Formats: sequence, structure tokens, C-alpha cells
Amino acid sequence: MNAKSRRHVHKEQLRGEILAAAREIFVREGYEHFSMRKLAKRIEYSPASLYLHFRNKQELFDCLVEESFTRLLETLIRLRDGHQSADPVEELKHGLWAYVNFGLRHPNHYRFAFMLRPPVTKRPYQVHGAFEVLRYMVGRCIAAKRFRVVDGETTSQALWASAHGVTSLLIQRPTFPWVARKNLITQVIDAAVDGLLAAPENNVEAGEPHAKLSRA
Amino acid sequence: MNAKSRRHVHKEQLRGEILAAAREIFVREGYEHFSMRKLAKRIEYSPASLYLHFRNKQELFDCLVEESFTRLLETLIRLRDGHQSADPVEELKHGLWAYVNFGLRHPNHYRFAFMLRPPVTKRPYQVHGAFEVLRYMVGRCIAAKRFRVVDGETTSQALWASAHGVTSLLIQRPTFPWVARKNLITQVIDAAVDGLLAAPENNVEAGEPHAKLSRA
Amino acid sequence: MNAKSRRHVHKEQLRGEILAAAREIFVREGYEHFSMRKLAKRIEYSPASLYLHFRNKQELFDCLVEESFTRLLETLIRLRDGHQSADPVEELKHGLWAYVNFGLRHPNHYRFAFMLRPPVTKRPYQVHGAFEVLRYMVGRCIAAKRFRVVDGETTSQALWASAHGVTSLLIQRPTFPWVARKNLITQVIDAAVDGLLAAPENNVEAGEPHAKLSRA
Amino acid sequence: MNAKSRRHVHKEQLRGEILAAAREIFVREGYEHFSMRKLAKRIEYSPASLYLHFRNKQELFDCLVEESFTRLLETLIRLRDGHQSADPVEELKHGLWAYVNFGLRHPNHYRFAFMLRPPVTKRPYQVHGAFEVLRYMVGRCIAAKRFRVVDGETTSQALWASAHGVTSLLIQRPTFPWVARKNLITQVIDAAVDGLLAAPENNVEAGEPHAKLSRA
DNA sequence: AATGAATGAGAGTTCATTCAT
DNA sequence: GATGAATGAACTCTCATTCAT
Repeated sequence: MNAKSRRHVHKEQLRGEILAAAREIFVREGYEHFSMRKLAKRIEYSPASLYLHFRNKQELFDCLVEESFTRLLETLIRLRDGHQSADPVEELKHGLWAYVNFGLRHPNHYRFAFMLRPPVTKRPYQVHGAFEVLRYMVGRCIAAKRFRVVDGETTSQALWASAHGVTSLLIQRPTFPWVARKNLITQVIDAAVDGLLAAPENNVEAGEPHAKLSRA
Repeated sequence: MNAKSRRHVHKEQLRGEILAAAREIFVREGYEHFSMRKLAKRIEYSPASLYLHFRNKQELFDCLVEESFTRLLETLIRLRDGHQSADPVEELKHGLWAYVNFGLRHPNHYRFAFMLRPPVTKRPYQVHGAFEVLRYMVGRCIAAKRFRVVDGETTSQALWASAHGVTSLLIQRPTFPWVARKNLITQVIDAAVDGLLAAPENNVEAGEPHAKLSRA
Repeated sequence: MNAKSRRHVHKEQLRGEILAAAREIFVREGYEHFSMRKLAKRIEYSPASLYLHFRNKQELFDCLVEESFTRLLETLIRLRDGHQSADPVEELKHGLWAYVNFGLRHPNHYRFAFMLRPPVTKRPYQVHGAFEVLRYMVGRCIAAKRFRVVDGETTSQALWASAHGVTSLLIQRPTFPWVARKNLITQVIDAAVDGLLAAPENNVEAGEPHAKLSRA
Repeated sequence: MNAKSRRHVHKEQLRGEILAAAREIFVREGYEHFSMRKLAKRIEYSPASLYLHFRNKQELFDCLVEESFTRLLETLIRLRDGHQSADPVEELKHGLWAYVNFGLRHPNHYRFAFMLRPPVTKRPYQVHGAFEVLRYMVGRCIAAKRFRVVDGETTSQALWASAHGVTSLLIQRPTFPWVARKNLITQVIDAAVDGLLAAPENNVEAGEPHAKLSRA
């Protein structure tokens, strides 16, 4: 079985190479300019060979998305399980930082996970899985009465939105004259979280005046 | 014969029709499924006719992006010029709400302005123009000593990020089980802005512990 | 409108050329070896041009079949309407001769009409239409009491079978050492028809002994 | 693991399985949709394995045709040798019935033998062999002075044509509203044979009037 | 101003076949 | 004896674009 297992290893490796090359093309040139032929040329195989590893273009694409979500999820779960004892607010900030950093360090994965139009695939990706971790962290803050708000769902979604905002803009607009990344991200995360902290003064009716705008 | 009659209107109007139809197709079916032929069929002209109005597909696409930015800019400028006297913090929140609402009400424009990959075109879009308005509003808050921070640029960028985050997620993931839009947006904006307000207690060193993460 | 009509004529002509070339390839090389590329090369146009005339390969094929049936039908109808007064038995033989001759003189059409597998298309071809004429002729013979049998349907189908048999074999096996075509066809038609004529001696129970064979 | 276990049978048997599976695919899906890959998958072997038994696709196809002819021939020879003593006319009808029944019961074989285009192969199939039996039977009828015609070759070919006609139509057009098979076949065979029987009245000049048609 | 005709380039995909193992 | 890996060639079809009219 040695030969067989060697072949298997090689096949897995090749599959990985294909996925990596595909991701690169997808991200650099966009879904619309990706083609199986280009991919084949890049990895210096015949187009037909790709079909030994993936049934078709869509399946290949699906694999890319799945892989990206899995990576993010792993990162988040590792984080969650590693810091159980910390101050829950600090831990939440840690989590948000980890989320942003994942996006910045794996922009291709992040793009596949959150910035591409879902219609291109049919599978229900694990957005919820990743979001679950955030919800859990927020829940701990609320349970510890650290937040003045009690709606964990709204809070979690709002935090996700802010973190996604800074991540996606930094990825998407690399030429914009951003301030130092660290400062920007800190500002976004701290403001978003600190704005939630239980505190003496809080203008609870703040949302009201904009009500008409949201309906305008 | 609606199409036939339309052919007698002046050139500008036709150009507008083409752009509108193109935008619709682009957004509904995605860049990759847009084609000059489909567009031609939609407006009931021949494919060749399109080339009387646009040099090629790319130019047409560029026009769409430009148009979207212009619309957003108009909206923001109208807002800025209309509320000079209000409380600057409230005005800022108003501005952010207006930004988000623009995206939600004109998702096609928003997508073109902020969610498509710039590489497809070469022109330097007017991101800066739209951002200018936000910077101006933040400047007023700072000048009025309402914020505890003084770095207007960082603050502006951070606010933009948060507003973009909620806008783009709501547009991109319409099937996610979001809480009520109004609540979510309020939460994001209020937290982001309130987190900046001058206040007694604020853990200014919050950014520090994550420093290693950002480098990890 | 002169230019327009000229163009239209030219287009029709070209369409005809395409169909003719396609028929030739289809018949010479078989459905399985026909390709749009081959066809394009044959008529010295680009493959893409074919799609200006036919939506796809199947539609082109359908047109060929339809054309063939129409041609046969025209021939038969012309015959039926031209010989109303003749002896019905002679007329029937004439009709069968015409059928066979159509096949031999237009083997490509005949092949499309009767020798290709229907599954390749979805349309309900006009087999029935062509058969109708035969049924009508047989009906006249029966009405004139020239046949000892009275089941017009069975008779018509049997005659069709015989005529088809000789036609298709001659077309399909051109290298077989056939006797003179005229003699062979005469023999088939005369025997098939004469075997039906009202006559003193006829072993009516002939079918019986084979009953078990048909079930064996 | 049915397939796995089958792999231990000897070579000849495997070859037979391949041929059977191939025939099934060929007939069910048509030559154009047959592929070595499909065949390999069906028999649960690798595509490459097929080439251990057949040099290429064409050779495999040739084997199928040959096999079909052989089967038919066997059937006919068995018949010929089994009924030497019977009335020659009855025996002839028996033979024709056997031929038709062979086609109806083994439509795949019949298709391969008579309804596919010979050009796909180069080998001279044994049409002649099968035809030989018919010629022999007709010879006996003539020798017994049961037929009014004396040209055995023409007669044999004509009978073959009629029998082939009904067989191929029934196979090829299964959806046509045929009358009961037994009646139809009886009608075809009886008419074809009875039309040859020695009898007082016979319009020998029947063929003449159509002469011009055959040349028209 | 508008278009029908035309096409080169390229898309995704399948196929028969080979060959080292 | 059997096969996984690989590929060149071919397939149908769509595209952006041009140009004569």
C-alpha cells in the first residue's frame, strides 16, 4: 500500500496547488475573468486534468469558499477556547481583533467568505458558524453585566458589522490613504465596544431623532 | 412599438436608458453574466448600437461607477449644506444614517461605488469626495470639543468603516437573519459615535493589549 | 426596402446552403460525426455564424428532418391529387413506386425521415401525414372491392412496411449484389399488392401455424 | 462488491460482459452518446482496462456487429436444418417469421446487423451468410414449382426486403399506432409469399406502367 | 443613427487513448 | 491483469467587437 498512499498524498497535494492557484486568479482577476483554461495554464497541466480533481468549475469554487470559512472558524474557535478566563470585554476585543486580522492576513479567504456574492453558489455557507463565536463572547459580556444593552443579538450583529467594515475596506481599497492600520482598527473596535459599556451617562434616546431618516 | 418610439428621443436620454438597463443587469445577474448582447436585447437595440454611445464594455462600466459616486456625493452634500446649525454630533449621526440609507435604498449604486473590485477600471474614483463630507462633519465635532479624541482623520475613517460595514453586510447577505434594520443601524452608529464622546471614564490604553495580535 | 429584401433573400439562400451541407455531412458521416465546426468549415464560415441561422445543433437537425418529411409529403400529395380517376389498384402501385423512388432519389431525405432514431429530436414528426396518403389509396381499393381483406389499417401498414423495406435496404446496403432495382422493386410491390387481390383460392388460415412462433 | 468478485472470472467471460454492456449503452443511448468511459463505469472497471480486450472503440463496435450476425445466422441455420421435410412454402413462411421474430426479440442485435450504417466499419459483414438461408428456402419452393416466378435471386431479395421492412419499422418507430404485431407481420409475409404463388390470373405486365416513374 | 452580418477568441467540458506503475 | 494520471483534440456555444450598408 505504500505506492498507493504515496499516490494519494501526491493527489492531495496537487489538489491543494490547484485550489491555491485558483484562489489567486479568482482574487486577482475576479470571478468573471477566471477560467478553467487559465487555471490549467497557470499550474501547467492540461485543462482536462482539472476535472480529475473537481467535477466542474462550480465545485472548485465551492471548495474555495468552504475552505475559507473553515479557516476562519478554526481561528475563532481556537481563540474562544484559549481565553476562557479573561475579562470578557477584553476577550471580546481580542476576538474582534482576531477576526480583522484574519481578514487582513488572508484577504483571499476573507473575500471568498464575505465579499463575494453568494448567488454564485448554492451551498449554505457557514456564516452562522463564525458568527456563533461572536455571539458567545457578547453573551459573556452581557452575563457579566458589562454592557448597558441586553439585546445580545443586535449587539453581536452590530459588532460584526463594524469589524467587517474596517476589514473589507482595507482589503478592497488598498490605495486609499489610510491612517496606520493599528490605529484605525483600534479606533473602530474600541469605539464599537466602549460605546456599549455600562456607564452613568448614556443618551438612551439617541436613536430616536433618526427614526424618520430610516423611513425617509 | 414602445422601443421604436423611444428611438426618437435625444441622445442623452438614450444613453441614460442604456446605463440604467446595464446597471440592472449588472446587479441582478452579476458582472460575470452581463453581456453587451443581453444589454442590447433588453433595450431593444442592436448590439452594435451600444458602441455609438460607449467605446466599449469597460467604458460603460466606468460610467456606471462614476454615476453612482456622483449620486452619493450629491446626497451627502445636500445633507451637509442643509443642517449647518444643528448640534454637530447629531448632525454627524444624521450624516452616517444618510450614508447607510443611501446604500440600502440604492444598493446598485452602493455596490458599484464600494463593493466592486476597483481593478476592473483604471480611473481614480471619487471615494475621496464622499469621504470629504464625513471628515468635515467630524471636524465640527472635534472643534466643538465633543470628542475625546482629536485625530479627525482616524476618527473619520473609523466611522466610515462602521457605516460601510453595516451597509455592505445588509446588502450582501440579505438572507442572514438580521434583527430589525433600524435597530441594527442605530446600534452601530450610536455605539461608534458615542464611543467617541468626551466622558469621564475611558480605558485609553485599550488598544495596547492587542498590539501583539496585530503583529502575530 | 430593396436592400433589405435583397439581404433577406441572401439570408434564406445561405440558410439553404447550410442545411444542404449539414445534410450531406450528417448522411455521409453519421449523426455522431457531425459537428458544427465541420459544418462551418465546409461552408467556409466561422462556427459562430451558424448560430445566426439556427439556435443550436438540435434546431438545425430538426429543420433537416422537417424539410425531408415535407418534401415526401408534397410528392405523395401531388401524386394523390393527380390520378383520381385511375384504377385504384394501379394507383396504389403508383403511389408505392413513388414512395420508393422518393427514397432512392433523395436518400438523404429518406434517411432523415425514416431511418434515423427519433430520440434525437423532440418534435412529433409528420410520419402520420405521409402515411395518411397511403391509407387513403388503400381505402379506395377496398371500397372498390378489389381486395379480399377489409382491414384497411393493417393492409396500409403492411404495404408501408414492404415499401420501406426495399427502400431502406437499397439505401443502406449499396454494396450488396442487388438484382436490377426495377425488377426488385416491381417484385416487392407487385407481390405485396397482388397478394391482397380478391381471388378464388387463398389459404386464409395461413397465419395460424406461426402463432406459436410469434410467442416463442 | 459484485464487480470486485466478477474480476476473478476468466478473460473470455469478461469480454462478453463488456460486449453486453456496450450493446446496451449503444442501443439505449445511441452511438453518439456511447463512450468508453461510460462503458467502463457501467462494468465497474477502469477505462484503461477496456483496451486490454479491444484495440479501440472501433474494434469493439465491430465485434458487436459480428456477434449479432452470428446470432441471427445460428437461428436461421437451426431453422433450416430442423424442418427439411415440411411443405417448402410453409417452411419459407416459417423462415421469414423466424427472421422477423429474431429482430423483434433481439432488437439490439438486429439494429447492429441491419440498421446501422456499415461505413463505421471496414469488415465485410456476413449479410450474405444470413441471406443464403433465405435463398435456399426460396430455391426449394421454386424447385417444387410452387412459385410462378423463376428468378430465385429477385424473389429472395424481395422477400428479404419485405421482412426487413416490417421488422425495422416496428423496431424504429415503437410509438407509431401499429395494429397487432401478429396481424401485421402475418399480412406482410402472407401477401409477399402468396403474391408469388403459381396461380391462373396474374397481371405479368404490372411492372411496366411504372417504368417511367422509376426513371422520372 | 442604426443595424445585420460576420468573426476571432475563448469559455466549460468530454473523449479516446496512452503509459508508468 | 489492472489502473490512476494525464493529455491533445474535439465538442457546443457565447462573447466583444467591427464594418459595410
